[in-house]
Amino acid sequence: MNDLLNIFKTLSDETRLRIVMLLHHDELCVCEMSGILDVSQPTISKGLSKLRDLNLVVDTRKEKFVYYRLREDHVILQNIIKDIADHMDQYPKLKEDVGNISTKWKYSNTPTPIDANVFAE
Amino acid sequence: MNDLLNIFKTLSDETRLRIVMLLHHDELCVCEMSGILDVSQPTISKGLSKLRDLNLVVDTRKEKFVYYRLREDHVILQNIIKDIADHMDQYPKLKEDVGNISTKWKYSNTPTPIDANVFAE
DNA sequence: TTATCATATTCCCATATAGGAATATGTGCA
DNA sequence: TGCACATATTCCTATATGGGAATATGATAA
Repeated sequence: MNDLLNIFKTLSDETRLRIVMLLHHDELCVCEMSGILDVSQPTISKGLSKLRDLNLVVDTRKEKFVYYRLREDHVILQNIIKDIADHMDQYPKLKEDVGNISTKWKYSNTPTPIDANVFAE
Repeated sequence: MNDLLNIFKTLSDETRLRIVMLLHHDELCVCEMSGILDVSQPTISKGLSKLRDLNLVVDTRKEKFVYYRLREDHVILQNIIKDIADHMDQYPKLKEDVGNISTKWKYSNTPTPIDANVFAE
């Protein structure tokens, strides 16, 4: 039952929930997530670290960047994520986050450094 | 997004998760849940109180007993619960809890007081 | 090798929270 | 009215945890 409880505990934190929903749409590196969510790098990194400990994400280094993606072998988590995605209209912030993936970052091939986030206001 | 986070926070506590999974199968009163889960009455009551605050359960008084049941109007919660129920084999404790509903209590019509739980060993 | 950048980690603190023990509230019955 | 029982609440404490600031680690490029 602990894996279940851990999944819920993970998703009960706003930052981690937002990370998970981002990763549901794209493989992303730390600096991208930090920029998209407008959350500090250590906070993102710690969130991912917890997700990794629970085997919910996998990371791959590509050059200077470490890309994270969701593992797809936990049925219940997958279903939960899909449920949320299916009801995204109820969660504007999550929806906006996903929108910001392309708006802010995907026009270029390389991740944009955190402190070059000229879009923040 | 807060309702989502609250749902996950609720389910990340073992006692509350067990309560929710019990209520998925039956309408039950506090003393029954206390006996079935072998968890103290205040702990059950506090768990239910939190569930009520979040509008996840409804209570009805019948004589001396207050019966709780799950509300069925939160789609995502419903789906999550159904997912867990569909994978109950992975969660022996939750399965056992549900089994104990009938084994311990349902042979009689009236709830059995907490301290009359002669089945505990 | 050194500078730079991306990421991870550590330290610290404020805050949240679960549950035990005791007690209060509420209900029905004698 | 008073007792017995079911439930709710309060008080308390131990514990967990999220995030900021600073720093360490690791990789790349010049």
